[in-house]
Amino acid sequence: MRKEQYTMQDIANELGISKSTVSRALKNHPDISQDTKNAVNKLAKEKDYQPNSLALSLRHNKSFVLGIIVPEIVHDFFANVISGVQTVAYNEGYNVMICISNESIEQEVVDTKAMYSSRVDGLLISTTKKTTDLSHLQSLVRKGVPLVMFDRVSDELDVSKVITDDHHGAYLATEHLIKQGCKKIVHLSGPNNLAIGINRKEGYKAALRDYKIAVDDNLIIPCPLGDLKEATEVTKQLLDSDLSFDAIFANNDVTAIGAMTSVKNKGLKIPEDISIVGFGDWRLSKLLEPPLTSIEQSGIDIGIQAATLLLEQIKAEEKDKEFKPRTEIIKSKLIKRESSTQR
Amino acid sequence: MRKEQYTMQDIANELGISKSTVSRALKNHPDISQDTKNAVNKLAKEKDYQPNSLALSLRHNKSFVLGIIVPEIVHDFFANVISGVQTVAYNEGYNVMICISNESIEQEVVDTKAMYSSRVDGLLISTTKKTTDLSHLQSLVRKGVPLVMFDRVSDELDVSKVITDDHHGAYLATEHLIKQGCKKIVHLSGPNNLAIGINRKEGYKAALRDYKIAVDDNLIIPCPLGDLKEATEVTKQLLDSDLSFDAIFANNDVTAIGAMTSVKNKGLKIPEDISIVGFGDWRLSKLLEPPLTSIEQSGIDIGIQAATLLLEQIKAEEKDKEFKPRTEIIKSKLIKRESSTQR
DNA sequence: TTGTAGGCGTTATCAT
DNA sequence: ATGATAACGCCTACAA
Repeated sequence: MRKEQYTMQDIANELGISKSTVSRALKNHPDISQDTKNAVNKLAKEKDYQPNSLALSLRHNKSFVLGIIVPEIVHDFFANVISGVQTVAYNEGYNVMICISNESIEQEVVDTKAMYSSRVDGLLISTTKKTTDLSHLQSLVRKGVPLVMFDRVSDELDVSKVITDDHHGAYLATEHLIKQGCKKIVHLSGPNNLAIGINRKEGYKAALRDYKIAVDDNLIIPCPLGDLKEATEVTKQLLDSDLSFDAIFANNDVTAIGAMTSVKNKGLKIPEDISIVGFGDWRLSKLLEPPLTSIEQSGIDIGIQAATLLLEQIKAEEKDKEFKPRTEIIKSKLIKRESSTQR
Repeated sequence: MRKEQYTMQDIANELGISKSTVSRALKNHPDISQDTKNAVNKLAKEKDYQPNSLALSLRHNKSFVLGIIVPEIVHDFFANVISGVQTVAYNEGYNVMICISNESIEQEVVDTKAMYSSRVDGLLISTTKKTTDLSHLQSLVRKGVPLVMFDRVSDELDVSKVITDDHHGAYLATEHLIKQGCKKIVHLSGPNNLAIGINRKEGYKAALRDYKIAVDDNLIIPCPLGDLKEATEVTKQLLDSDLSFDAIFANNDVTAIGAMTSVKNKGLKIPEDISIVGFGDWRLSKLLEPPLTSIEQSGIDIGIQAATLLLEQIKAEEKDKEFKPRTEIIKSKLIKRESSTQR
C-alpha cells in the first residue's frame, strides 16, 4: 500500500492549529500572522509537504492539465508539436497529458473519454487518418471542454483549428520544380478524405495552371496509406511503366523517402534525372544524400499556436467571456537544400 | 466557467433514488435490482455520463496514471520509449503523463514535483545529462512512489533500472570496425558522469585489447554535449590535425551524423577512407547515404520493459508485498548496413 | 488572527 | 434492495 501522504491536516496537528490556518499560511494569506506562517512553512519544508493536485482539481473543477492526442509519436512532426505545446503549457503552469491513438479510431475514442474523465482543462487533437465520425469530439464540446484541432482537422466541428497552408506550400513546391525546368511533375498524393491531401493536390494543380502546364491526371498517383512501403512500391511501378516524368512532388516526408529509395535503386540520379521535393517537418530532409528540398511545416510553431489558442479559450471561458473559435494558418516555407555534390 | 458536469447525484435526483444506489448500479453490484440497473444505465447513456477520475483518484489514493520524464522528445529513441510505455500502460488501464525536461535540471526537478503532486502511481525517468544531484528523486522514493530509471541511470538510487548493454554494444561496434581492417579507430566519447558514456568507452577499449590493438588515448575524443555542432566541429579539427585514423566509433546518433558531415565536407569517402559506426535508436541510420552500420538500442523494448517493471512494483506494493528493485539489461544488436554504392 | 463547517464526486460501511 | 453518512485533501464563506 502506498505510504501515507503528508497533508495539511498533519501539519495542523503537529502545530496545534487548524488546517484552514495551514492552508492560508501556505498561500501567504495576509490575515495570517508572520509567526504562524514561519512555523507552517518550516514544518512543510522539513516534512517535504507537497500539495495534492487531485484534491485541488476536484475542489476547483480545474486540473491545470492540457490533453493532447496524436496519431503517432515516433514522427518528427508530432514530436515537434508536442514540444511546442509543452513549452507554452509550462509557462502557464499547466501539465500535459499525452495519448497516442496509433492511427486507430477505437483508440482515439477511448483516449478522448479518458481525457474527459481526467477532466483536462482543454484538449488538442490531430485525428486519425481514418476518422470521419466525430461524435466523440462533439460530445466533448457539448460538455464544455475547449477543443483545438491541429493539422488534421475537420470543418464539421466549430472549434479552433491550427493548420498549415497546404495549398500554398504545395504551390511553392511545384513552382520550385517548374523553375528548375521540370515539365512532367508526378504528385504522390495523400488521402482524399483529409483536407491536407486535397489542398496539397490543389496547390500542385494551381501552380501547373499558372505556369501553363497541362494537368495530367496520370501523373497524380494516390498514396493513401502514406507509408514507406507503399511509396517505394508505387514509385517502382511508376519507373517500370512507360510513363515519363522528370520530377516528383511527394505529399509527405515518408513518401518522399520511399520515392527516393526507388529512384536510387533504379540507378537514377537525384536531382539530375529526377527532382524530388517533399512536404513535412523532418530533420531527415537535410541529412539525406542528396538532401531534399522540402516544404517545411513547423511542428513547433503549430504546437505553440494551438496551445496558445486553447489557453486563450480556457481563460476566456473561466471569466464567462464568450470565445469565438478561430482558425490559424501557419505558413509553410520552401527550404532549398543543395546536394553535397554541388558543394 | 466550465459547464456543470453531470454527476451520479444528478442521475439519483432524476430517478428519485440515492447516489449510492446509482454508484452500485453503474458497477453492476449484485445487490441492485435489475430494474434499477436498467434505469440508471439508460439515463447514464442518455446524458452521456462520464465518471470523474479526479474524485475516484482522491478517494482511492490511486490515479491510474504513470508519469514519464524524458530529456527530449524530438528524438527517435525517446519517442520509441514513450511509445513502448504507452502500449503497456494502455493494456493495464493506465494513462501516461509526459514531461520533457529539455536537458534542464531545474525543469527536471519541477517536473518531478508536478508528477508527485498529480499523484502518479509510478514514475519512469531518464535523467538529464547533467543530473548528478538526485535528491528530487530520493524524495520521491521516500514518499513511496515506485520509480524506474531507464537508459540514463544512476547507481546511487536503489530502484529498478532498464539499461542497454552499452559495454557489449560498444564492443560489437569496435570489433566490427576491426574486422573490416581498421586499425586506428577514433572514439567520440560521451560525458564521463553518465554510466552510458563510461561503459561505451570501456567496451571500445576492451575490444581493442582483445584484438591486440594498443589503446591510444589521443584517439578518444570527448564530446560531452553530444550535439551536432560539437561533433561536427570536433571531427573537423581532428581531420585538420596530423592525427591519422581510419574509422570513427561515435557514441551516439547525432555525434555520428556530425562526424559524417565533416568527413564528407573534407571530400573523404565513407567507408572507403573512413568507416563510421554509430550507437543509438535511429531511423536515420538506414536512410543516410551511405547508410551507417549502427548499434541498435531498441527504444520500444526499453519502454515496454520499464513500464512492465513499474507496474509489477505498483501491484506488488498494493498487495503489501515487498518488491525488490531489479535491473534489466536490453541487449544491443549490431545492424550492418550496406552502402548503396555496393548495391 | 484563527477556527468551523460544508462541499467538490465518488465509494465503502453501516444501517434500514 | 436501498439509503444515510463519512471519508479522500483542499479551499472558502462565515463565524468568533
